[in-house]
Amino acid sequence: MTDGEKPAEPKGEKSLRDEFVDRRPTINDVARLTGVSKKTVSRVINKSPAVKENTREEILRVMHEIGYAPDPQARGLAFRRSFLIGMIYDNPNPQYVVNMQQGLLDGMRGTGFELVVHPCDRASETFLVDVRNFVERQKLYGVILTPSVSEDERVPPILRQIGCEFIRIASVSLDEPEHMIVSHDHLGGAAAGRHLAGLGHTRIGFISGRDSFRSSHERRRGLEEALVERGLTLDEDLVASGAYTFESGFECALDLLQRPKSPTAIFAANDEMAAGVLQAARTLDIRVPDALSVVGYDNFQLAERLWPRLTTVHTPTREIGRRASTKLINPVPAVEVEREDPRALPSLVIRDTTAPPI
Amino acid sequence: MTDGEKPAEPKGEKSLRDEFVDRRPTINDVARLTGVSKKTVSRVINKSPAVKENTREEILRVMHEIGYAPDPQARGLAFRRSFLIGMIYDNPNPQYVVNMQQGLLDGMRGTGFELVVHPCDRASETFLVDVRNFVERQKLYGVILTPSVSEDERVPPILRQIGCEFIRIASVSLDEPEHMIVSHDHLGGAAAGRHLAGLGHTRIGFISGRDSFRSSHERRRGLEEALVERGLTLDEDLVASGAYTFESGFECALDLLQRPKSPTAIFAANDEMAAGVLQAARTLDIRVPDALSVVGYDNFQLAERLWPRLTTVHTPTREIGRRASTKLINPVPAVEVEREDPRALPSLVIRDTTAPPI
DNA sequence: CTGAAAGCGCTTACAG
DNA sequence: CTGAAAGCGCTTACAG
Repeated sequence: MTDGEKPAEPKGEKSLRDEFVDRRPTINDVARLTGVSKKTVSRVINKSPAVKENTREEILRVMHEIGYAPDPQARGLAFRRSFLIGMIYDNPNPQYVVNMQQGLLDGMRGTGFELVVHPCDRASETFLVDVRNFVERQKLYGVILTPSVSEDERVPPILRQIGCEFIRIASVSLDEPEHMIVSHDHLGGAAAGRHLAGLGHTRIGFISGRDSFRSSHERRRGLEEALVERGLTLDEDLVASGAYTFESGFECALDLLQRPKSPTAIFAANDEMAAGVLQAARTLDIRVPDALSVVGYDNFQLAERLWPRLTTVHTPTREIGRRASTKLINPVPAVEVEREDPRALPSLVIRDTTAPPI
Repeated sequence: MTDGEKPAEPKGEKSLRDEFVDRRPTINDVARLTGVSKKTVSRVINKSPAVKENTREEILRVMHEIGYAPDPQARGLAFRRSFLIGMIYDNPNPQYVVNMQQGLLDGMRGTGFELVVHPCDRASETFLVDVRNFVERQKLYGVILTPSVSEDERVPPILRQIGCEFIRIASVSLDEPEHMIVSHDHLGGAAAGRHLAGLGHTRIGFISGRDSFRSSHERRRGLEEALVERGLTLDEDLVASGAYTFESGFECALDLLQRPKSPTAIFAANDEMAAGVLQAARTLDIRVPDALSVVGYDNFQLAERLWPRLTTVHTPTREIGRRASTKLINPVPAVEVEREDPRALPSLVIRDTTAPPI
């Protein structure tokens, strides 16, 4: 079982691979072929330092040669924990979901973990039972929660009780840092506000998302901060309650634009609603951006498909996802302070729906 | 262990549940509490008919009472096959991906299977190895392939060799019926063609998707069939090669609309490209639908957000997904002929981008 | 119709 | 630094 064997028994190596054409090699095969116990092979798999360097190398060589990969199912059974990561979500926007999935997968690539998707409905009576069953039955290694389920305070206690790792993605911190990835939406709201105020707008309208969504509050908070910087305040008469949908954006804009003192600019709390604002403006024959400036939030593909192309706030959803799964798999020691990387922060993208007021 | 026990030992039942607060019940618990061997419990789990009705009922009662659910991991290890279904895809459209996932999950609800998502890149050198490793390592129960990976003839032989079930979703049949869900895109293309020809258009342009996508060919084929019905033919001078992207739709339309004999209507092979056509028309100051009719394909949300709202062909992606996972889990006996349900067929949705030619 | 034994491919104490 | 035994929670032959 030394290096000398390679040139000595070329035929032996051939048949070695042949043995595994219709059967995958197991830990026992590796142990047998390398002359150690399976426990030692297990140590190598689990990167235990308590293995002599020579032995480890030889074992790795054999593993590579016969194309061995440990069976996640068997490992999971013994570990009492699978190598599956669940994404639990209720965000209805397809672009958000897909970007987030891609990001989570980015952070999981090469780790041996797989992503199991699990949409849910917070309003359902069986919601909590469903989540619990999902996590418990699959013995999930961990779970990623995205807005707005991530904001539901009933879920974390259950996960803690079951002993399931979790990361909550939200616009603002809601939990201990080791359980959070924060998107800082108020910064995006402030960027939108500064842009509009900077163009000279003073009557700036706001269309919110549903009240139960933290992101909507954060985006509004940012807007208000920016206005205050300019000595302005958000006029309650220029605020409308939307629901993050295209239709609600349309209705709210129709409403706002027909009020006695209508806004010269509207900040819609997401792109879907901003698209509705554009439709409403057309319906009322109000030209954008000449007579009305519009800013959205998300910077999904839709923003570039609209006409005029939408000025909006970019959220690095995929990057946030990547961080979330990375953090779930490799918990950051509490000592290490996470620095805010600008790549994970929202940023304004100026296109064609904003201009100075007439 | 009869019905009499319930009122007789309420305390016994209480402590029974208490036993499983920090530990999930296993097959052994069910066997012990019900006084049979675990093999018999296993028979009930696997719906074997060889269990006396009384015994089965009693076992089911106990299972329900203590909240027993078999461990998919342990079951998978013994079965040499997991309860995971993989979705392998490379369609870049988020809406398609999400709708398909929802459909697949619809068909899996209540079955105990979970969905593992696996985007891929057919152009990658390691593509086939990646797919094989994914399926083999996770011992996937089965795999769903969506366009355009579903059209790759290198994949099915690998899956067959590994012994992994699979369903290919495509616009046209490419395999034995038990492995296919067909979306019949030529029917959608024909509907688009009939609509435009019916409005009186004779110079109808077509923007294709990438040549390697079957759906683009099928949609074109349908268009041509419809034109022939009206005694028309598709003029090669009015055809442009797109790539299913917004940008390619824009470029192709710019090209087509500036040719000497430009079309009065354009059928773009998907909504993304149709959105590009609308932008191009605006750029050239061509009014839609007055001077140019436009039809897309997909009926994704985008179609309603555009202005004018896009006439397009609806594809029941979610329904197709539901059928695919249902078929994967419950293979249809070869004898049963599948009838084409209209709910799974494409259908025209007329909105505001089509009108008679001037 | 039912069960005792062995096994799926790993890991966890426990030794040495 | 290394290993023999027992176990994770199920199922598959094989009996009866």
